[in-house]
Amino acid sequence: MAITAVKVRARPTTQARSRDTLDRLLASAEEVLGERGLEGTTVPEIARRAGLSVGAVYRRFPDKDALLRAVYEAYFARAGELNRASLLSLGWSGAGLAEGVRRTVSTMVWGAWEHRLLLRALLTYAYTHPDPAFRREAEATSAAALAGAEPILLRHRDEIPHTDPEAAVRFALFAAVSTLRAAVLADPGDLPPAALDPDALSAQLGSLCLGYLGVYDGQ
Amino acid sequence: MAITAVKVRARPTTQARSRDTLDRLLASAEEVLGERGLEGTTVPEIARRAGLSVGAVYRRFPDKDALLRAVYEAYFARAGELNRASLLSLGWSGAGLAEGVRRTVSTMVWGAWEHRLLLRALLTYAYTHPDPAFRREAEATSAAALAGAEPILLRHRDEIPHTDPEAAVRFALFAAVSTLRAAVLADPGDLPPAALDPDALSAQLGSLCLGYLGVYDGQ
DNA sequence: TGTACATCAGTGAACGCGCGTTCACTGATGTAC
DNA sequence: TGTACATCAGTGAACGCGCGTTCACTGATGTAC
Repeated sequence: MAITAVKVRARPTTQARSRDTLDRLLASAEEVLGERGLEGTTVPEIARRAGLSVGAVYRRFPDKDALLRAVYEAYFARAGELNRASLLSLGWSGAGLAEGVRRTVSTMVWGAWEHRLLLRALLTYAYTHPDPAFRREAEATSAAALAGAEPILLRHRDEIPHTDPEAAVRFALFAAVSTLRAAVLADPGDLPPAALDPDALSAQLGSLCLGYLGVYDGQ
Repeated sequence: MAITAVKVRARPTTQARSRDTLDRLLASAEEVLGERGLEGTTVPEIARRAGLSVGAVYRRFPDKDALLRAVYEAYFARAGELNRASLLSLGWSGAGLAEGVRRTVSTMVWGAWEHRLLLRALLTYAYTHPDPAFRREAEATSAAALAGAEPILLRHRDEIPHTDPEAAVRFALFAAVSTLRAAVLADPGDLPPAALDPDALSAQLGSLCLGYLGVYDGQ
């Protein structure tokens, strides 16, 4: 899962214990990001939680940024895996477009909700990253986590009245993800009630996509 | 416009030239935010562009955060003003729901597009702010910029098949704003083509809202 | 199996950079008589 | 209208804090014969 993504930037491991250390560092960074947000995530704190010294971090990663990238990539790799699994089971059943959309959306929403605070920190990390190349890369990474949905939904292109089903499905998913992200990023103060709990949000996002695709289901 | 919002936190001005200074500081901070993003916005740089020394900034504002808040509030006050003006002109015409939604969305999109980079910096500022109270406040401020739209759209509640028109209009606007924000926050690399230029985006967001509300217009 | 050596893993105090903030000071504006 | 004084506006060098990063070192693991 995360391994390939991490390999790219983390130093190669030769001993078994360094593999442990790497895992502990990633887990610790996730924890800190989720609890203290991006601003509160410092190298000393990550090291402390992993039960390591600061220097050990720099033996595994060239710098703090590389560590956070590894966390980012690992997270979205896992999220993509879950989405794919959920869609696979759907792919072979005889479900129609509406069912497919609702299931896709629901998987996304529940996944996001479960790691709400971590996701929030990762999104702000990507959005505020000084390197535009990484921002684009990060966008691609998170988009890839959803990529599986398009072709599966497009099997039902004949149910989509919209004149350009491919573009329509892409945009519908984009809108759903964007709305979900906004709900994750915002504090719950001023959200519409439908965005406050995952069940309601799933239902509304499902209707949003379907309505846009031209399938109004009178909800 | 900005004046009331700024008064809250900026020191009261007694001389005319300090009023100038205040304006120059706000304008300069906007510029820097738009050009260098949140991370690149430092007090020395803001002062330099305003043709002032660092100390002068601290005569007007208790700290950097207060200055950025003032910029944030001023921006959304202006945006709200524009939206209201655009809707007012609409309010008295005989336009229907579809026209109202499309006009509302289009105003939002064009406003956001014009100040794309500044808006991006302000959103990341709000999202990453350490104080949760301010994050909620900021959300309310930006929501207020749209608040005018709801009652005007609800004049056409009889055209909305959705069972709860109030909630539906709120959620539709939330989804549209969220999608717009995502388009503003992301680098243009991996956006759907419909999110790349304001005209196309307006059209799609209009359809998105209308479809959700139960008015599919076969686009 | 044991020993010697090389390499890897991890420590933690110290460094340095950048940036927000301060403060003693000069100059400008307003006010009272 | 002019003068003396008080307050406000602005300067810019210096400070300090926090955090990312380094580095000389100790200890652990693997390898060759």
